[in-house]
Order: sequence, then C-alpha cells, then structure tokens
Amino acid sequence: MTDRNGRAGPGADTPRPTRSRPARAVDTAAPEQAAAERRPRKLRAMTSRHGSRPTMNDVAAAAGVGLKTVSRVVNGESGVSPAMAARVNAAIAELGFRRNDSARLLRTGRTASIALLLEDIADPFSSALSRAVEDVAAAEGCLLFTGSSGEHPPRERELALAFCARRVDGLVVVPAGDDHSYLLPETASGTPVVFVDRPATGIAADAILSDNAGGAREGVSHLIRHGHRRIGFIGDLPQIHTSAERLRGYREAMAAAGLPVDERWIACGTTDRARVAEAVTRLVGGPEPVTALFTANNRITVAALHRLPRTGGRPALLGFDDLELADLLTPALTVVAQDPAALGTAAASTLFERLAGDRTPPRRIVIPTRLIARGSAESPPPAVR
Amino acid sequence: MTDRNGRAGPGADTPRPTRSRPARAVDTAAPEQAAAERRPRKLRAMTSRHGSRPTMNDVAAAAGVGLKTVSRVVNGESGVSPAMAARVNAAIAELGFRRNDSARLLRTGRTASIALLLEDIADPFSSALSRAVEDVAAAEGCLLFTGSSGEHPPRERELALAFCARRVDGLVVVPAGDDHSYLLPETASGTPVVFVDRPATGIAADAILSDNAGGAREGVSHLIRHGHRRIGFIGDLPQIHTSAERLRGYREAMAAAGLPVDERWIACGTTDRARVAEAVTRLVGGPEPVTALFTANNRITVAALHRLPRTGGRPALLGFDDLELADLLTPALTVVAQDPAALGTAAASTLFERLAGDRTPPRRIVIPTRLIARGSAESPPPAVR
DNA sequence: CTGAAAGCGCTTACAG
DNA sequence: CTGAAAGCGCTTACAG
Repeated sequence: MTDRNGRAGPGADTPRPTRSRPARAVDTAAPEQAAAERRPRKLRAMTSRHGSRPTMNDVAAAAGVGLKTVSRVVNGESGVSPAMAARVNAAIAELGFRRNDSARLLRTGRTASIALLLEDIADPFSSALSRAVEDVAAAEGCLLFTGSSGEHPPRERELALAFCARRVDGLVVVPAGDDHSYLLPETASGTPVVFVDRPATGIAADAILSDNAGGAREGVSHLIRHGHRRIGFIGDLPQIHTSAERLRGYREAMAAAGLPVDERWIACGTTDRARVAEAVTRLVGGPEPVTALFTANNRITVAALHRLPRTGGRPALLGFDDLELADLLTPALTVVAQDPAALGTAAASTLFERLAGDRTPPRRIVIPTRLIARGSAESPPPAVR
Repeated sequence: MTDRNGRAGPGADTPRPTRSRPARAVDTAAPEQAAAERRPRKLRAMTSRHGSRPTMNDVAAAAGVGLKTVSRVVNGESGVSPAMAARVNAAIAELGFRRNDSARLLRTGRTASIALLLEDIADPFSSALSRAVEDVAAAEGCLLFTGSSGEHPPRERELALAFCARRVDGLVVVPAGDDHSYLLPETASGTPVVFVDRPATGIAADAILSDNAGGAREGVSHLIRHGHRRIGFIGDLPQIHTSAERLRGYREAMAAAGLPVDERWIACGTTDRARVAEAVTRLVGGPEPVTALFTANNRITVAALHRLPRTGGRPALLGFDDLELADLLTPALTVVAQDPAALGTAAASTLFERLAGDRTPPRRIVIPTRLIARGSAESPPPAVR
C-alpha cells in the first residue's frame, strides 16, 4: 500500500507556514483595503481592488438598480427589461462580480455538498470508492468534501462532526470506530448518513457492504476444489467487521466440504508486514505446513507475497481484494475482487434517495465479489501432485 | 490503473435517485415541520423536532438570555457568569444545539476550506497527493474539497469556478487545460491558487513540479551505463508538460553520452493499452529492435508490461513512476519514482503561506525523483552479453 | 458581566 | 417589470 510515512521527503524542505489562524481575514488586507472597509458601501464599490470581492450590493449601486434586480439577472430569472439587464450585466462585467454561493446557500438551507469520510484516501480501495461517490455527487450538482480518519475513531468523530457543523447535505462514512451513536442528533435533525464497507454500531442507518463472507467462501471453496485440505487463513484484526465476515466465510467453506479446521491455521491480527511475515513463516515453514493460504485483504496479500519467497514452501495463494499487476506476477495472483466503485455508487445513490425524501427503513445493500482465477491458487497440493 | 469504466457493475442494480434538484429544502420537511416554519421564533424553539435545527436564537430564547451570551458560551469566550453559562449549556444540551459553521464563516470572511482539483482521485498518484494535501489542510484547521477533472479542460474550469464560488480559501490544481487565465479574476480578488505536477499557462502562479527532465535523464543514463545504445521512448501526448520534459531528459541523456537518437525510437501518444502495445511491438519486435525501453509514466509502463511477453524480444525496461508490486515482478521493475506525497505537501504548504500573507513572486518548487534499480533495467543488451 | 443593533451576501415573500 | 424589507445563523462593534 501507499507509504504513509516518508512524507518528510523533499517536500519537507518547504518552510512551514506560520500558524496565524484567522490568516486571510487579517493579513491579506492591504492598508488601502482596510481603509475601504470603513467607507460606506457605495464608495467601496468604486474602490474595488485586489483582495476585495464585489457583492450584489456593489453591482446594484454601480448599475443604479435595486438589489433584487441584480439577483434576478444573476440567476437568470425572467421579468427583467432588456435595458435593465444590460446595465446590470455591464456592471457585473466591470466589477468582475461572481455570486457568493456560500451566502446563497445559507439562505437556501442546503449546502449542495456532501462529505465522504474514509480510512485513507491514499489507499486504492478508498480512492476508487471516492471517485464513484464524486461522480454521483457531481450528477446531483453537489461538491464533495473528503476526509481520512486514518482508522482512528476520535478523528472519525471529529471529522464527521466538522462536516455536520458545515451542514453538509449528507454524509458517506467508511466507519473506523465501533460506536456511531454520536451521529444520532445529526440524523435526527435531518442529515442522512450512509455507511459503506462496514456497518455502523449504535445507530440505525443504511449500510452498503461487500459480500465478505460469500466472497471468502467462494475463494476457499476454490482452493478446496483444487485439492487443498490444509488451508491457512491470515486476516485482519478480528473485531473489524469485514475481517470477521471473511473468517466466517472460510469456516463455512471448510465445514461445507466436511474439512476440519485446525485453529492454528488461523492467524488474525494487524496488517503490518512483520506480523504477517511471522504468520506466513509459521504456517508455511513449520513441520505440518498448510498447502494453501487465504490472505484476507490487500495489505496482507502484499505482505505475504513479499515473505513467501523466503519460506521453504510454495503454497497455493488466494487473496481477498484485487491488486494492480496481480496478473503479471509469477504465478499470476488469484483473487476474490471487491468492487469499490460499485460500493461508492450504491452508497452515494442511497444518500441522494434519502435526500430526495426516501423515509423507508434503513437498507443493507450487499455488493457481490468476483473470483478471478489467474494461477496462484489452481495448483494442487504436493501430496496430490 | 484503476478501471474507470466498469462502474456499471453490481452497483448499477441500485435504483437511481430521482433528480429533484432542491431536494432537501423541499421534500424532507414533514407537515408539522412546515407548520413550524410559519410560527414565530420562540414557539418554534419549543417545537424543535425531526428535520429542524435549533439556532443560537432558539437557545437564547430557551435559556432566557441574550443571543450574544449564547455566542460567548458556544465559543468559550470569557466573561460569562457561571450561572448564565449553566443556563445556556442546559439549553444547548436540551435542544441539541450545534453551531452552524457555514453561517459563522460567512460572517468571518473565510471558509476554512480549500479545494483540490485533480485529474482522477482514483489514480494512485492523485490519491497519494490528495492525502498529503489533506494532512496539511487538517493541521491548518481546514476541510478539503476534492474534484476530478478527468483531464477534461471544461470540467476543470467548471469545478474550479464552483469552488471559487463557494469562496474556498485557496485552490490546489493539477491542471488539465492549457489556459488558466480564467482564474485571473479569482487570484486578483485574493483566492490563491497553487499548481502541482504541471505548470499553469496564462497566469503567474506557484507551481510544484517533479524533476521530470532530471528523472528521465537519470533513468536513461542508467540504461546507457548498462551498455544500451538503442533505447526506445514511449511517452504520453507531447503537448503534456510532463511528457515533453521527460522526452527532453531522454534526449539530453543520449546527447550527453554521444549517442544518436533515431526518431523512430520515440513513440508519443495516448496512454491507452492498444496504442502502447502497438508501439512496444514495433520497437521491440521489428527488424532493428531497441535493446531497452523507457516508459514515461505508470500507465504506459503497465501497458508495456502486459505487451512485452507477447513480443519476441526481452528488452531492458525502465519506467517513470513507481508501481505497487514492482518489486515482485520477474524481473523486478526498475523505476524512476516520483514522490506524489511530497508534491502534495509542498503545494499545500505553499498555499497556506500565501494565505498567511506571503506576497513574494510566484515560486517554482522542483521535487526530486529517485531511481530505484530492481533488475529489469540492469541486464546488458544481447550483443554485449 | 450582558445584550440590542448592525452586518456577512445572498434569497424569500411581498408590495408597488 | 422593479425594489424595499426581512431573514438565513452567525459575529462584530458597541453600549450599558
């Protein structure tokens, strides 16, 4: 996955900005500008220069018309005489006026923006999902805020509440924490929240999920079909919903085939390379090695791929989540692929349906996964070979 | 790269939302709510229920204090008697009040948000850059809008102007178009814009760039050092700044080594697989094949990697941009890596310096690239072998 | 310590 | 066809 440290690289040479909080409101005002602030409105319109922004009032004054007439012209409303419109447009052009949408939206009640809260936008899964959400939002005329929680619950909460404080029209959340009751006041007062990838806890809300158990079941069954009986499972932390579901799929596939599961074959924990490497070595290099490995997410698969060459064995390998270049590895990597774009599309679509007035009970939409056989999981175990 | 089509996958099953534009403002108001809107303020505070949002006025009325006192308590200002504060806090808790930051920011003048305009957030380069920008913004207390232009100039312009209309405090742009003079009024009225990855045209602005020419020069020199004389260059469209710079680096390295360049070795064009495949086949499979290939960006490298096994030759390969799993290919892929996170950090830092009042002339910051030798570019050409 | 008034830049509802 | 008034939910500047 993307390196999340290493950001202190060349860019760190750039001096950090001074942290004067109300930066622009204070510092950018040139002396003349500050003076202009104190002048009456009409004078100020004439003095418009660097740093200022003409308002509808300025345009009205310059054109010698009423504020409402400017509003009509700007918004293309009918019922303005050509002469008036021409004068207003001339003033608009001269002053370089552009409507302040933030002000407009304050009055209107909506903000025409939604927010997407992810684990890490730099992760391929998140970024693919993000693009899909953005596309739906764009079709609805909404702009998109994005924020990364870093899988850190307090940060998720902080960001979510900051978005709500801006009064975004709605929220799409890939939950990091395990208690989302803090969002109850927000949803109660009309801000819809849709959860993706994992369900929320402590709040009844829409959830768009991958078929984690089904996908894992299909993957493990695939290994079994190719003759494997001793199959290792390397997963994420067991308290993570997706992780638990995939383990469930593994167990179900084994049970369905009437195969016993040795609990030592199951290694759940963090996704850091060292932890996964240790698990791989133990499962593959021990005295009673497994003949196949199911790695339950992209980071674990990558870590396992790096470790495997240094273990004695060469087990079949099947990963959850597709990887770029997976087809160019030797052997090419067989995966159970999620569809992050479909998750994002479904989540954003659901959100806009809620915004359009849908009051039906919370839904749970499950997006299917897809087994892509490429070679790494199709070789039989040594004994059968 | 991430599949940008295929979004019609399983998610497409989800019914599309109806496109009623002013959705929430109209539809979500329950009948009681609509009635509440018509009631005088104080009554409304008492009637607060689903869909409404209590305001400071509501809190003031409920607590029986002045509006300003509520403001003081909400913002933690000093000079409020404990008794008053207690009454206000009780009202806040009872009504579930949360300050509307959009309203606050309208009065304040800033929006505490910046926007990032990318080619495609789903691309690993963009998403790594995005995360870095987000981190800097977060440290400055700013939220981040993101938008994808899809390398489509009109869309870039539309998005950029939409962000400016929201009065974002500043803009970070990966330019898609070749004329950014449309941003002149925005920068003139005080919205700073920083360009990343490519410089802007038609406007004097900060630009944060990779050392494209230097990186290409280093990569091609590396190939030359390993005995290659006939080196092919497969690049992006020549009008793209990064593409032209990398080609320049290629030519400079060849010239520095006193090597002639056959113009037929240079294949610039789109990054789609078919076009790259054709170029690879022609360069490698022809009668006078090159012995090494320099692929000038990540998409081209991936396309070439897919094609190469199906050509007769097995040239040395060196790509611009690193790829996940590059080290697990056979042979492992040698690359000139960019540092998208450093680009993002430098861009965002520069933006906040501008916001803090920096009025120095536009800068150009160049982020170094890094050659990572892994094997694919270190084998000598057949003749020397 | 407290709060009424004016204003941020727009739109809504209403009167000419 | 045109515009003055009131208001969106806050903060600023000012008076008690």
